[in-house]
Amino acid sequence: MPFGTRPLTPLIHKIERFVRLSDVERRLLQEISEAGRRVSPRTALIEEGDEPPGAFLVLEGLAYRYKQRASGRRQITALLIPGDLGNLDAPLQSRMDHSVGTFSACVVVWLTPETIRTLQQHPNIAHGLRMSTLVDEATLHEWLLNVGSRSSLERLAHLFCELYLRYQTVGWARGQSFELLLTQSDLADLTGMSCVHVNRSLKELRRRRLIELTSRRLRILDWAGLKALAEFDAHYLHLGEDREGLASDDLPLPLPLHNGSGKVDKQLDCARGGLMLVQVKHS
Amino acid sequence: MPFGTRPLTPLIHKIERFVRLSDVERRLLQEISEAGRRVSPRTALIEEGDEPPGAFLVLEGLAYRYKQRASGRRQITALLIPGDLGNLDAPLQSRMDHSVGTFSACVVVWLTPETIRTLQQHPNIAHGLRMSTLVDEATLHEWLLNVGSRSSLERLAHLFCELYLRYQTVGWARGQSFELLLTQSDLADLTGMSCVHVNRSLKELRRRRLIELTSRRLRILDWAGLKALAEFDAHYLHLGEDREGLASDDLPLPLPLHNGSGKVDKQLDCARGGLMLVQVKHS
DNA sequence: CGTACTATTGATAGATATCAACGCTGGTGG
DNA sequence: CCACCAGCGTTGATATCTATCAATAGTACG
Repeated sequence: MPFGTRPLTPLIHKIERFVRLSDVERRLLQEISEAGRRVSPRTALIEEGDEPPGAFLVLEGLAYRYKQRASGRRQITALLIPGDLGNLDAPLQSRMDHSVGTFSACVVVWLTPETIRTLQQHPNIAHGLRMSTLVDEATLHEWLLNVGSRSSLERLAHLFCELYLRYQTVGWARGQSFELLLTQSDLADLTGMSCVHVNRSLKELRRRRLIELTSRRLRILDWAGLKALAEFDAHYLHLGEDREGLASDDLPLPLPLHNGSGKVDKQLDCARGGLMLVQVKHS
Repeated sequence: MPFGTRPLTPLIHKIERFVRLSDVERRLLQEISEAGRRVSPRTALIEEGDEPPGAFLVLEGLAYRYKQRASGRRQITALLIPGDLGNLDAPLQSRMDHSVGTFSACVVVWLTPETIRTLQQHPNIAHGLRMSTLVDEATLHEWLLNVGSRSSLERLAHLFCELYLRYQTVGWARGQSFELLLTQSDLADLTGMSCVHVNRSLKELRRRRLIELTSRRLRILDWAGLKALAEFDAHYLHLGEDREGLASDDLPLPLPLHNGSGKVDKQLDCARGGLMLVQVKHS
């Protein structure tokens, strides 16, 4: 496939947050990630009511799950960043009860039921996938809390905290910033507010010097402040034991992934310095 | 255990919505349901941060999952009615990221990891449990949509539609009504509104002759109207093929559960006829 | 018969949506 | 290459919704 010197698939990074993989398993995941297909931005991948076309894996870009109301108003129920999976239990369902679409250009792998079965036969992968599902569910709980009980400012702050950490984990953060592939209208559909109000809330977040947001790049100016405003507790993301030790109000620095070797891998420099991912060796 | 002539455990009813169980499997589930323990109303079952004490099954009463904020404000993220399970993947998690408590007096069974493993070894049960998890997740999506994008009136209407159908499915509805074991303040925490506003919204629902709510009993006066107001589509509850055929704006009648024998069981008459369930203790 | 929780109501303040207008930008076709 | 167009961001004015505060009445229960 056409993506130059191939970076380690984000799926491996993700799963190795939870479990140690064997070489065979790692190779399997890597192979699966070869079949990525480009998808245009703002495209529907799956529509509500469809028969589930199988599971999928996002390798690049930003996708999302959403539900649409008769009025046209939509609620976004999940953001899918590189390494995230969708519809793992597609074979169990006869109809999709929500839609999936892309925000940006994406690279997506479709997984057949057989592929999924194969994956499930590897105990560590199976375990990792279940953990990943758990995190998705925990995130849903957190979002419900967010939308149901936080003010508009808090909601945005919380979303940004979550997104920043998630991007950082897969190496798509650059220093204290990341590319926000969402319009204000998208943010509105994520947080259950109107887009005019999103605009004003962003203005307020900027005024308080918590964030900077210009030309699609969100820079976190005051991590402690943003976190405090959002009452953000990263535990639900299960970012790994390493990370737990972080003092709760420091700006989180990219930390070694759990690669078992004890040495910091290149991933880090990448997240910190802004270089692209390079193949990383685990032993 | 102390519950007289024993009705079929709601878990069997629930799982047989999805799959046909063998006699052995049915007996296993029935046995598991013998170990019910009474829990007082308004009691914490599990607190956020705890080590997960294993999975549990609600046999009677109403329990709920929730998250609490520093301010004391809480968001309820799920309601657990008879037949509902919680924490099936407890063994995978080291800390609870939310709390669980009871609204009413409940009868709850705690399931050890070994019990869960045993259950998983029966293919139909395993399948049924996965389906049940899927429904829980779909419900979470629906709630996020509810809280994020519906008006206060619509939110309550939607909640009532869901609850009514769920209660009906497990035989706890009585004609067009069911016992609402929630205070207005609980409803507020469910829907993300203030309790004063819940009060006023209920008033409005009554004024429109959609519902009647007196002394804990919620009667649906105009199912079609309530459903329309809430844009309620029951599909996400996966109530079973039988039910799908229902004309979408009729008042749903209790239908035979798929128990394989072809004959309607007692549980049903109960729901249909308006007699109260026998040997049930409320406090 | 208190006591505590729950439900109800009114008055008010605050938050957020809606409507409308305008400038900017990037892309597209002539 | 330029003119145009569509989508996005921004702002102001206004209406609506919802929370908050406070007081009262009803209800359950010991």
